[in-house]
Amino acid sequence: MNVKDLLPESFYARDTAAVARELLGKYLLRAIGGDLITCRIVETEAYYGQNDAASHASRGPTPRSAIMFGPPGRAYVYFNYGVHYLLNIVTEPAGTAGAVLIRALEPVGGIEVMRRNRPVSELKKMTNGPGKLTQALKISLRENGHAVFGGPLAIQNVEHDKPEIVSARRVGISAGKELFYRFYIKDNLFVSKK
DNA sequence: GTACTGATACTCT
DNA sequence: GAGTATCAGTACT
Repeated sequence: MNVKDLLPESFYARDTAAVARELLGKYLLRAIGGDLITCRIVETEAYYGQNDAASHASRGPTPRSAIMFGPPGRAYVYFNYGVHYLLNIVTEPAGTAGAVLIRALEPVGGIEVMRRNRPVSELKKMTNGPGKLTQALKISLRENGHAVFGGPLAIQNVEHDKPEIVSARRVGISAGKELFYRFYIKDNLFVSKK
């Protein structure tokens, strides 16, 4: 992809919750064939390693979670509930586990392309959930391990966008519920859950 | 509008 | 063999 202002690898090599928070308002870019989809990131969750019971990395590296211990700025995609793919971005320096789950997006460009991938009655339902957005952006296991600073899946810096951020408990987990590791943009229509 | 349920296959124990 | 970082559909209020 030939786009300026992509966030560099060093952006992701930091504390996971800080990255999760700062990704809000940034643009997720997705190239499919000749088409480009642009979406604003409006909801994220932070997952750490050893001290985070809800994280796939909490019990050390496994074949699935090993990528969370690797270099930052990589996509970590996995299949969940036998039905959905979920998209994460690996954080922290190589050797330390961490990832940010992308939970919801606000469609900005390429909306007709998304409609082809995921026909919905209302635009609001297009990308307001982690399983929904991977369907709309055609993200699957093929994207697992891809860097997000120069491929067909990338994240663009947006300097002027400083949204008001709300933190909340994470969704859909059984352990680590007490931690406020979910972040979303206040009053945004596309956030999956208030 | 909210509440409940089934689908479905992969990962780790 | 159990559990799962979800969603869509149905049945209600």
